[in-house]
Amino acid sequence: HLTSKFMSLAAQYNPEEIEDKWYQYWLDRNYFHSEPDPQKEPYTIVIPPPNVTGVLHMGHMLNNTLQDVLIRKARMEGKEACWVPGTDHASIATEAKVVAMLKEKGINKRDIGREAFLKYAWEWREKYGGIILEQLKKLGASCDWARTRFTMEPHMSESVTKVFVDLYNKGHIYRGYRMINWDPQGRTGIADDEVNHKEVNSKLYFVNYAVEGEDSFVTIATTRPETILGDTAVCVHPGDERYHHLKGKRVIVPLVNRTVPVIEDEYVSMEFGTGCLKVTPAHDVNDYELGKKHDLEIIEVIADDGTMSEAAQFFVGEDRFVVRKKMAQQLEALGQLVKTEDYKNSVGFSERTDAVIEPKLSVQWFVRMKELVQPALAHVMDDTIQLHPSKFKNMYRSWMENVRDWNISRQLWWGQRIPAYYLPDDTFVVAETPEEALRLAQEKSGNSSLTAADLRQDEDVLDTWFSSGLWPITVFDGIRHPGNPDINYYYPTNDLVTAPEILFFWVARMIMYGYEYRQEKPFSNVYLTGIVRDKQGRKMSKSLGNSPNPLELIRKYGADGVRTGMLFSSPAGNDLLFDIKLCEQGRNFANKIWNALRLVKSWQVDKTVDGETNQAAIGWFAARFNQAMIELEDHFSKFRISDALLTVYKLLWDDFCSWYLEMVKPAYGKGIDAMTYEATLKFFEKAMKVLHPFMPFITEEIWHLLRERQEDDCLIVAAWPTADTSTDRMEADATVLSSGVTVFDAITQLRNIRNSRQISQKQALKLWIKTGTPQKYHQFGSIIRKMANIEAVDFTEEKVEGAVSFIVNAAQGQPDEFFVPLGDTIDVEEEIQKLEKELAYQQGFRQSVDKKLSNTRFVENAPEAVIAMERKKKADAEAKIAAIQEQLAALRKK
RNA sequence: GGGUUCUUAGCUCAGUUGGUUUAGAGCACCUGCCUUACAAGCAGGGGGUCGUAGGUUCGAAUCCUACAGGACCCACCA
Repeated sequence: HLTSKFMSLAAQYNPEEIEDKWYQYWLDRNYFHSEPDPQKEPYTIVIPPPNVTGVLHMGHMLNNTLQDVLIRKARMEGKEACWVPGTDHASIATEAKVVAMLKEKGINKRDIGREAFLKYAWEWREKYGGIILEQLKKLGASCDWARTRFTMEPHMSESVTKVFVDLYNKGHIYRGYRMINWDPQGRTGIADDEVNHKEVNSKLYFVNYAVEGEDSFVTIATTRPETILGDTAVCVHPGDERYHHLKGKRVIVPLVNRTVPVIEDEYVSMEFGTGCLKVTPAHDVNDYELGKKHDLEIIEVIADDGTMSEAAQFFVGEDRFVVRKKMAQQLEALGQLVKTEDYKNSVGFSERTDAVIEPKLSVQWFVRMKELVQPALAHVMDDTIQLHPSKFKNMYRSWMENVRDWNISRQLWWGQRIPAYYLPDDTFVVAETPEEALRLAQEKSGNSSLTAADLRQDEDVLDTWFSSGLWPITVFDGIRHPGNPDINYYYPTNDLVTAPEILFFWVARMIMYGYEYRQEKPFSNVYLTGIVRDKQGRKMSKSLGNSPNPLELIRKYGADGVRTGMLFSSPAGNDLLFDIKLCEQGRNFANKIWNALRLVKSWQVDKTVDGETNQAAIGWFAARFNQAMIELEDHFSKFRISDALLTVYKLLWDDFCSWYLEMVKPAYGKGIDAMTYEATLKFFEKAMKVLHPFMPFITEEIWHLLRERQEDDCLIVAAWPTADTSTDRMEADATVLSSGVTVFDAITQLRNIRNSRQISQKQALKLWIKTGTPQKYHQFGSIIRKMANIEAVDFTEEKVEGAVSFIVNAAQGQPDEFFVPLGDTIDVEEEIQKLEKELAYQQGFRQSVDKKLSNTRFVENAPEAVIAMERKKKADAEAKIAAIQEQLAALRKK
């Protein structure tokens, strides 16, 4: 009979075909697409564009679920919701992948040249570049796919070039000779954040340098003897008395026999090594600074590929690490190596090639940041742009206040090529197009016969962040066409969801560009997610193999299950310790709702049934729902998405399923009255609305199963329920809910009596209530009967002898006493023990309140309301104590 | 080394300007249930002296100081 009753709905929810069906339906009906509509308020999110080489990992899952929740809610609120998707060309990451791919084919990047390499790179991008976006669809991401962008598509590149030229013309971009992190294997400069520092076992070499014109030595300590060949000074601390005699003297660099000055600088630590430092300005950041300060000569002894250069004079063309050993041998042979010590130090490695980074002087392009960054600092500090959680404000500020010039050139091929063109005389012009460059070059040189062939474009490409920082503007083509309808309508965007580790690289730069090119913030809120870790707290990584395959998870638990699983425990800024059990919980939740649907759909409306007794339940749930809405909106307004989900979860599971449905559920074989049925459908629909942003698929499915609907009546675009926050409503809700609490407390205690005495669920009990206000049970009496399986509720003015009794907390007035006659089944000793425990608690509580109230300073200083509250607490406790004592006395008589 | 931040139940976290809290939630746990929506379930229950030590206050998880431990950011390690 079950099958007929519960139609064709399976007892267990199966997400697989349902999810694909609805995603396609939404796509077909174009619900994700947005066009500017002046009648509607825009709500915009731009996706943090994943690397074009990327495949979906757990971090993306969390990040994009959050964005989808926000965008779906906005869409239902009637806003013109636009979520712009896309991918980032990610120059160094992609280039590394393509290089690796070619290497497998036995092809070397340098052998085939720039053009051929880029052809491979584009092919690679065509083939794999869309994968990650396809994967997002499985998650339910409601992106406006028609607006999908790629940071290197023509108009985006054009915009980037335009910005470069503009910043250059405004004097914000310059070429500079700077020390950078050089990757000798990839033969490129890399950013500080692409350098991994690792502790390594190395050696500290103590080397004697002869003092010029004297028969004495000074000993220095170094971990890199190969750089001795490039030394141009020796430095001591000005306060170091051991070396005062060296003041103004010169020393002789071993092997090369160059005489170099002894300089003094407080930078040198007297404690380290011998307190005497050799200075190689060309191959160490600090030495370079010293060199600048003391006007030292710079000798580059290590070439781009990590071998010794001509300037080194010795070991030319040999690798720096080979030379390190050979130098030590040579010095030893010369008798200038005093000793070596084992030593641990941290060495920088290239994130991509794992080669040891060589600090190297190089001509690079830089953006002057100090001035550009000012509005970006100010408007985060004054909350024009809010960071969630706000603790990141401090981090942001310290970075922005100490911002250094930004090296934007990379010695790579895959990326936005720098639009600088060199003339034959090595001067250069900066221009948006080669034609413009030629014109400028002719003008500059005064040589009108100059041709395009005479110009040589800069070989370098721009740092990826230079272009991705423009993302919120360029996706709407706001650089080339600053007045176009899209940018005017959608910009500034609303919320940005991203990871804290790119707060500076990306977020700060978007803000900077936003004020520079739109005179306006790029977004109002930045929600910073945490890192997804495994349950032991380890970062998920390929090498550890501790990262689940997201698509596999979706297949197994449903996108809805995985989405909620991820959101259950991930407050903003906190790492998510991912456990598969979270997905199970999400899946179970979906199943719970599914079964609520099966229950409601099984009901038959019977016009002869009177729904009067359900009025209380309906009124109670309506009040409960409204309060949950208020809570929900509060959570959303503060970006507490996990809490928002939990509010909906509890509303549905506890309030709707465990209480409401059980209260109105007709007895087996009975019909339900039309009023209750309709009210229940309405509640269910409303609940599906607030759940939809979190679980889009199952809610849409249920939406269509609850009632017959028009084709365009989809939940994804249904109106978001509003919370009624009027004073009248709040007061009314409070009254309804507090009487509800009383009744639920009574039911729980009755169930407890049953449970603790092993009385079967099926055995109906009798109940007597001693109360001064029996009318308050008129509404809820039948509910108590139903929920606790009570056969009859009667009122009494006297105690009922031989019954188990308990006190029900009264919302107002005296507490009521409930009696359940159980005959022989009462264990008097046990009852006494229970009551004594309760008594002790109440007495302790009263005592703590008493202590406050008898403290004259409390009574004098505390606000009226607080004192009144304490007095009420005391009165309530005393009433309960009295009642318990009476019960105890009665029991002890036995 | 400099800075920021955190430490509340077994786990993950709430706890808004100090006072409706001898502290709440979800999960986990324990007990009993195949009760006619759901065992991916139902009902009930136990569990924390709020990192430690002081201080301010009538009153501290909440404010201050020190200490211990963790996290993150920045810089550096000749």
